[in-house]
Amino acid sequence: MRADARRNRERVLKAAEEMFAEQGIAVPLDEIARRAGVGAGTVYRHFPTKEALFEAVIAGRVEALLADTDRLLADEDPGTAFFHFFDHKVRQASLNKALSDALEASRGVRYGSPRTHESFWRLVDDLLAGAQRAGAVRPDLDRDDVRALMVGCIRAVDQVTDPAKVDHLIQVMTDGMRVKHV
Amino acid sequence: MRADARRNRERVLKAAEEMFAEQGIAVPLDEIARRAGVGAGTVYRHFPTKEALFEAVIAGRVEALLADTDRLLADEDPGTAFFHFFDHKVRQASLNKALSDALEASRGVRYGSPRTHESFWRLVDDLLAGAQRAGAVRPDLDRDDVRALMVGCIRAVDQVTDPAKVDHLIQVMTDGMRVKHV
DNA sequence: GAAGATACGGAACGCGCGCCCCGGTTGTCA
DNA sequence: TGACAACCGGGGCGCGCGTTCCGTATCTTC
Repeated sequence: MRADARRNRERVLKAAEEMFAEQGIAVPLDEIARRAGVGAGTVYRHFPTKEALFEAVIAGRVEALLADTDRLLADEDPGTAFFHFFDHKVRQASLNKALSDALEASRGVRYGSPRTHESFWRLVDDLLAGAQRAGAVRPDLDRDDVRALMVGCIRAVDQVTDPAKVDHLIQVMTDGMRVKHV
Repeated sequence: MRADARRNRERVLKAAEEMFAEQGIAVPLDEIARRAGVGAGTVYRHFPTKEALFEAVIAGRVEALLADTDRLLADEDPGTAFFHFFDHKVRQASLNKALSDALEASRGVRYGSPRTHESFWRLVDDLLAGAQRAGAVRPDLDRDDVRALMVGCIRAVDQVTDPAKVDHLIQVMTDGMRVKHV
């Protein structure tokens, strides 16, 4: 692979990451190319289709989340770990339209690359099971419920701008997932 | 107004209601025209723009909801009334992509016609205030929070198909809005 | 430093959709 | 029933965007 080709590939990925984050998958490919300082043709030489580029970006972001999370979870009890993860994911997605678009579309389709998809959902399963065993999360929730609630929470948070409101909404939504001590 | 013009106007509205419900605002206008059995020009003679047609449809649906709700609320305590309304609205919107699109976009813009917009949000205010006075809904929620949570709940419900799951998700989300008796 | 392979840019194409226009048709009223 | 106004259909325009193509520039290798 020629040196300039590799350099351009990097530039395209970086520009795509930024623009997808700001505007979601709806951003025109020409703008990504322009931001990267290359022509549209160059983008297509490195990624066969716009969706492939999007998927590559998502895979990178999910890997970053997984790395963060591993670090985050070492020393927390299962309940806190689960809710930290949920909170973290919602905030990440609300700052990054690419991630919310991808998660919303992820019913039935891959979330990033096959590897990140697998890792991500296994992590959700593990966190959920732990939190449920610890009595922190209601036992009648499964992975799909958590996915749906994540999407819902992200979309709710999208509706407000005030950071205090964001905290508040996440609080309300996660409260519904806790077991009730009446 | 000529008789055939009025008839066509009705047909267009009916077709638009059906197609917007099924596919949201994204449905091409030509398809609405085809379903109505008229040409695209005819649609534009009755509604100056696609958005105006959409708004007219939404206004109709919101009026229907308001009528339903008035009947529903006469004999219920304020807490039940609020949660019935929330549940009803979420289910209505999840069956009708037009309504969820409109509600999601309603931050800062009209929800249907000026009149339905006003009536709808006044109803939300009244129900919310009543339920909070009765101690059924946490006092730190306002109209905007409720709007955001409605949108979130609708999007969460969109993610599943099983009706039992739908009930379950609405349950979880509304639980978070109740006051906690610990 | 020349030749060949590789990569580049951006013009061009196809497509879908909102919206406009005009030749023909249909309803209305005397 | 005739004449005029109102209305109709659908072809066409403009635009945005994903994708492709090809003449040109750049890198690599000997």
